[in-house]
Amino acid sequence: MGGAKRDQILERAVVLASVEGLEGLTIGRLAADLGMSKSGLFGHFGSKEDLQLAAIGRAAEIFEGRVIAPAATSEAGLDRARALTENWLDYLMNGFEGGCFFHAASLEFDGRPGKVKDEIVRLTGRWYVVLEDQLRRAITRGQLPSDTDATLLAFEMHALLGEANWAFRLFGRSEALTRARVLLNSKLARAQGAGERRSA
Amino acid sequence: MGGAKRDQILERAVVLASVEGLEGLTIGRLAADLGMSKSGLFGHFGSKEDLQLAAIGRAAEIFEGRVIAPAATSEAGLDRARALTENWLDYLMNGFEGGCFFHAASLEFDGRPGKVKDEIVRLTGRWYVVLEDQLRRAITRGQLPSDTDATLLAFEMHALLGEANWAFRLFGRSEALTRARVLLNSKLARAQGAGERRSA
DNA sequence: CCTACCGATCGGTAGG
DNA sequence: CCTACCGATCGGTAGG
Repeated sequence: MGGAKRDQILERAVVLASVEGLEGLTIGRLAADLGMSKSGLFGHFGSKEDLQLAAIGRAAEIFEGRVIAPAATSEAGLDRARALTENWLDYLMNGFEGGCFFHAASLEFDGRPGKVKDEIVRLTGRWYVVLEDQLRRAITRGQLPSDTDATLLAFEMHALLGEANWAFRLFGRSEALTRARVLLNSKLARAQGAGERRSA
Repeated sequence: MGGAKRDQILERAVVLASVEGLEGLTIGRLAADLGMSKSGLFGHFGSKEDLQLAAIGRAAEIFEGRVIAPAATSEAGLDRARALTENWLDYLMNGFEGGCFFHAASLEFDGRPGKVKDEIVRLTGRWYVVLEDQLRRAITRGQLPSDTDATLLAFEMHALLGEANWAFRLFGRSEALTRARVLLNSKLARAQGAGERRSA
């Protein structure tokens, strides 16, 4: 339930949070940034926690629009799994100023129980399942060997994406993205190759 | 340099920072926690930034003592690389309350230029090199195939450790540690197996 | 949406 | 190492 002004606030909030952290995002700073009063901004949300939850919701929409939705044009299974990781690496380069919103937020809030952490856990878990699902479909369709452990493969692939974000943000060199891309491709190609040899 | 009181403060600071973040670590909270006055505590450091830097230094000592030093008893090369990752996973389970200090701190400070970030970059980079060095030695000694890309392998292994920390902290299930262990072992065993076949 | 304000806490200082 | 304090900023409220 919205209003254009609220959306405008959230747009800025997501960027700020990705740079300064979700807790470091302050109402005063955000209001000043948007040229409005603290209480004027505050009226759109009931509390700081609500603002944080709304920012998370907006970040999830962006992630959905940049990573998940575009992959729907690729065929379900191996192709879509590839598209998901490619989209994710693109979104890393051209997404938020502060790198992956959810990666930073999850490490920030893992020690702070509450609604904010719960929401981060829920949304992050969902993304994990989306990726894993496509790997399972790839197995069902014979694009990956039938004895592939989809959970382990998703763990590995997610690990490479996380490492790319971490290294790119910390060391500022885009080599990390290239390395992740190379490893993801060789991993899927090797798994696929094994599948094809077996079914031949 | 030092004093027992200062060490005692830092011991607590490192734990608090691993849970609440290095910026969320406040002088007042830390002082209250230790039953002393803010200014009394502050006297041991010139500024909050100095406190943060000192906490990072202490965290590095702990990391050194728990992960790197014990691996020195393993033979240089593949065995020591294995020991390093095993020690790291142990330290994750039984280390700080808040998971890996450096993983959290690096994602917290990647968007905040300054001395604190520089120090995190320097120490994290050093750990990376320690791991990569042992992989290179393993190649030199013929324990890994001569065409192994040590940089890529270190990237992959570090990715798995990071993912284990992330998933364990966020979802609270220790399966993540098991998964990382399984993948690390199979990765090194496969690389080693290829090396042995080739040299046979 | 604003001004004006609340109590609490921040990093930091004066003075002892 | 303490008490006592500084100005700034925090999340949030009153009242319009």
